[in-house]
Amino acid sequence: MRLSTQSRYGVRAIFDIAYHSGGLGAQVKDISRRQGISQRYLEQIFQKLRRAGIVGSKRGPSGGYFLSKKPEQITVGEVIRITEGGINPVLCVNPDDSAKPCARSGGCVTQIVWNEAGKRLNDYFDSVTIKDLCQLAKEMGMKKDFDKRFMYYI
Amino acid sequence: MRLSTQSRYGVRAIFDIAYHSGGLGAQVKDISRRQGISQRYLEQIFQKLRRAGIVGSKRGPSGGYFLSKKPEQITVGEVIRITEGGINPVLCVNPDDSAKPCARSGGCVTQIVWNEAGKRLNDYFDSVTIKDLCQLAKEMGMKKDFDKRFMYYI
DNA sequence: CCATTCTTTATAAAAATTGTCAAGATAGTT
DNA sequence: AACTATCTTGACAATTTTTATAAAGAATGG
Repeated sequence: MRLSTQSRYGVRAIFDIAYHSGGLGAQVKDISRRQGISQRYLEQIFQKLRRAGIVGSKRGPSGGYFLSKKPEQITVGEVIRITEGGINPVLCVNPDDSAKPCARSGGCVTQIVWNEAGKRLNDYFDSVTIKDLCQLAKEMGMKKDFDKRFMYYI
Repeated sequence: MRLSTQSRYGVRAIFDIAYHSGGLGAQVKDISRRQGISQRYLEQIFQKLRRAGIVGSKRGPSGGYFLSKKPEQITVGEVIRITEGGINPVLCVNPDDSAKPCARSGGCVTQIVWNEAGKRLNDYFDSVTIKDLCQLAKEMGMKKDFDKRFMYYI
């Protein structure tokens, strides 16, 4: 039972924007540096997030990605579903994926268990918002690393 | 977030013995046929289950695998942990796996979320026993397919 | 016009999963 | 003792998924 790297990175990226840039937007370059994630790989993940409408983007100098909703309106579950394509523990319980219907559907007791597990997982992930993560980070004393664009050099 | 095939097959195999053979033991050949799982692959999974002590084995004609505990004493969580090697959603929260320590451990807010999710999943899987599955199967009207060894040919 | 940044698509490397093969050990049967 | 059915073990191969990397393109701001 494992969460994909894209999901973990996706949640961290969204959190990073919310925490370090205060919703103003951040560049892939900086997020990459702060989170230690390959820039190219991060770009792929952001495309998914952008198409899903969870972030917006702006090209050119001083461009970047920004949250299109407030941190308290974005849940961890939402980000995971976008980057991972569902939180179901097994494919046969995913109603969307009719391409691979389980042969023993209807006579499969374990399916009921996987289904319930997926439901519980979804419920939990949906109960955690990005704002919650920011609050946690603050309590842990994580330093905010504001973007250099907002700094004045004396 | 997906459960590995070995875990799913493992749970189904244990359930199969409990349901169809009533704890008397069953052969890989029959379990393979009933569950539609490759015989060779199933053998691999049974080795894990045997080493973990959840099933016993007997070689030779009329040999096979049998549960070494009662169905109500075996939980789905137990089987999954054996076949999957832990239910933690991400590696960095697994205390055993110190080989890949997360660089930002201690300063990682998402880790807290993954940890809690894993805990909840474990709790749920531990709350479901093999006997529960058998009861479910009975309620669903699943036919029992007793081993031919116990049949009389007239 | 130019540098910077996102966009898109293709592709490659790595890892994990899934499955197969084959030789051997053990137990029961004849 | 010979024979057969079954588990045992380790090696290995195929497939899929994950995790990236590369490169050409488009938009933006200065």
